[in-house]
Amino acid sequence: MDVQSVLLGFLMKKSMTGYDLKKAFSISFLFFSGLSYGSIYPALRKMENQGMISKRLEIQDGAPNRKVYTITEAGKRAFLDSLRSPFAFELPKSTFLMRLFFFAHLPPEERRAFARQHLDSIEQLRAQLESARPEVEAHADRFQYLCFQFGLRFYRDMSGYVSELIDTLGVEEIENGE
Amino acid sequence: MDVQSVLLGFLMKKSMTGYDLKKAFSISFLFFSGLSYGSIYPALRKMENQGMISKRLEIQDGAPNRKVYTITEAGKRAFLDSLRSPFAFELPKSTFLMRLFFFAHLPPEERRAFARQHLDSIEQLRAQLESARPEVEAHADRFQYLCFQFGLRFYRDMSGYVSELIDTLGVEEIENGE
DNA sequence: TTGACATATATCATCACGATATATATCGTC
DNA sequence: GACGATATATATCGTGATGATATATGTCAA
Repeated sequence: MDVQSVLLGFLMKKSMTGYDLKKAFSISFLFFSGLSYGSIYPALRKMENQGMISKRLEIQDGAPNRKVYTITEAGKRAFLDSLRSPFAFELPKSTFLMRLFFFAHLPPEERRAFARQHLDSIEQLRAQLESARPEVEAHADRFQYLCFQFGLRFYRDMSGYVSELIDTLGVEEIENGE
Repeated sequence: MDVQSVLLGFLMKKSMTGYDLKKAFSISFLFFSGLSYGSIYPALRKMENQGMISKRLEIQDGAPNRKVYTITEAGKRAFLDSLRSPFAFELPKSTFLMRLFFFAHLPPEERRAFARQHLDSIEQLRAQLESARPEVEAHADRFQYLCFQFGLRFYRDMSGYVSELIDTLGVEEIENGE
């Protein structure tokens, strides 16, 4: 599932502009990483050249003209193919774990401060995600709702890991008489 | 924590070649995403130009010559700075969730097949990680061991999520009389 | 002896990201 | 009414990560 397939997936439902696609993605995957215009517009141009989508120019008064993209039959086939393409589990990457890996180079109080800061950002994102629940319940199909629940659980568990880490860091300092 | 900082982190412990660094990273972060030569060699060249590391050529008989990199005082300062630099939580990205998001376009049996396949790859990675425990226990400091435990928990929880998803998919099919 | 695997370096095309630029409209507020 | 923030909408640019590939040689087992 690359950028192209995701865009096609949204276009399966309705025709949209690049701007609309960015918004749709941000709302649907607010708990996961975003999609920038630097990826969207080049992908749209490429897919148009490949005949997967067609463009309709909507002249607007005052506001910038809209370029509304519609998925073609070839695009639909490409989307379904990519949805069925062999699936490789992707190893996640975590900047926090990279820092933890080198924690020995930091004094104890800085270690704890970092862990607390990390917990704060997780909790903040979790609250943000939780507050989006009504909108998700209103618009998502049952699989999209499952995605949302995945996200919530992920943040809940991450929060748990880091809380325990903070406890561990505290105990080690007491043991060392700090 | 970008590629440069991670490489500096490993070089804090001992001098190494690009090849050694790739191996060290793969072993330490076997549960998280890798680092390719296409990132390592350009980063080493750049850091050498910036005076963060110094190079020593070791002529070898037969085998390719080794370029052994050693961290400089400037490099140590840069590493500690980056370890303390403001920390932004990075949103993870999951190809599996992207597929799940569009599951409505697939027939039920393909949905289940994908979920099972995903569970298999997670379990496989988990087993692989578990089998590395002795080596980790032998070589890692306590923070690096915490990283390892983070990894194990992550895979354990992921496995739980996907197992439940498979159950959910099964129940829905029974409800629909499939 | 043949093929797989380990050592070791390096580059290349592709492409995602984040920042920035350019315009206009709207909406609240001081 | 002026001002600033936010929304609509397109697009490009530099930086840099990824994965594949190229190039050599040595070793070890089938």
